[in-house]
Amino acid sequence: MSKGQDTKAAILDDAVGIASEVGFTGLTIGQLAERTGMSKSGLFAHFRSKEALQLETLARARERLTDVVVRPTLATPRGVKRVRALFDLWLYWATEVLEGGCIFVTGAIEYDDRPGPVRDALVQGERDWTELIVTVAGTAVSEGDFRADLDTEQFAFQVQALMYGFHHASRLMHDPKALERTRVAFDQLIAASAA
Amino acid sequence: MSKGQDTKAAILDDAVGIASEVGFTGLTIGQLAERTGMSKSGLFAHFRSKEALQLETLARARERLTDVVVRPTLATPRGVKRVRALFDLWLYWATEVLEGGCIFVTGAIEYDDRPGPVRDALVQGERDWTELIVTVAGTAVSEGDFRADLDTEQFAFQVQALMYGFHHASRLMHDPKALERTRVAFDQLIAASAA
DNA sequence: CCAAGAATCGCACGGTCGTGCTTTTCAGGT
DNA sequence: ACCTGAAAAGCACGACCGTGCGATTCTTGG
Repeated sequence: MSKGQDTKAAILDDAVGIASEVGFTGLTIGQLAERTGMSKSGLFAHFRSKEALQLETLARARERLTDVVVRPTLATPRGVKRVRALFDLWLYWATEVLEGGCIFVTGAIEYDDRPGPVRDALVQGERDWTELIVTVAGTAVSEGDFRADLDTEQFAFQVQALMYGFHHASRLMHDPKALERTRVAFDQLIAASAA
Repeated sequence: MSKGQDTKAAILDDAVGIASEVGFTGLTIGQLAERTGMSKSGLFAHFRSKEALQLETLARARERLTDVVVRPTLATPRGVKRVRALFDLWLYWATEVLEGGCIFVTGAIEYDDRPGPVRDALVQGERDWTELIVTVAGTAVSEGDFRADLDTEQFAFQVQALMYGFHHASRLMHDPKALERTRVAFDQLIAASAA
């Protein structure tokens, strides 16, 4: 990897961290430059606009999610085990990986009323994410762990709701019971879906 | 009401609308002045700082929530009916009242990593909100609609998760099934809590 | 080791931000 | 109808924003 691509990658890693805390709008070029120890213009030259920076930051975050959550999930045995793995790995991702919690939760709220390419990318990413949950739940159906007539999309919706609920209880409220409550609700959902 | 308090109230109503769309940070004095047809300095004189504006906007939003959701809820008969009323009224609040959806969802995410008075106020408001759900669920217990051993705080947690899930599916994803999915999950939660 | 090109910096721009100060306009009581 | 105090506007400030450009410093292939 050339020097340029190297520093660009480092910049993006920092950008993901910042954006998870203050959002993609709050991610400012000046602050990012300060954090990486570069000049504003030197940094800016890597991206041709702020929007491009936001888009690339988003893409980098997706890569990280894939590494930390998606691939490990798909390496577990099909069925309810994989469903649990997905959930547990996401909880790990949302608490331990980034300084500001799940960056997609932040981004989703930030851009729900702001049309444009960043929003579009966010939506596409969320679509993929939902699809992953649906697919993984599908393996639990076909393995006989879940009811054959389970509405996997409804299941995915409820799992996502729990993710948001956890983010809220843990990040804003600092509720020490957030994790426990989330797990109880998740187990209840699993039980209600079981064959 | 004097002229000053009158226009201040009007400003705050506009501010609540803007903040629900772009957040409390995105709520800028210049844009707010333009929207209300005032000069920046004329508007600013009503608040002595941006933070005060944010705080008062938050308080105004709470008042609106009380008018639209809390009071009507408490006017319904105790029990599961009231639980359903609370949920339905919130759905109405989150879809029909403000241009940008529930302002507290936006604010909660925005300030989960930003310490300060605004965050503190947000947290206090959310505490009250959770307590309301717990209390209302308590009436369903004491009326015999819900199991006597129901963990009402767990119930409240799951209801809030659904609210966040709905906000996400409806606002960002524009999922036409968002409402239906939310209702299905809510009914399931009610059923699991029934006596 | 040197030249070519990539990477980075210094500096400046127009714009908007939050915030003050001074002045002008307006509303309400007498 | 006037006086007074409140309300709003005008204007300016320093800071930071995203963005360009020209100069400088590094990396790297030959």
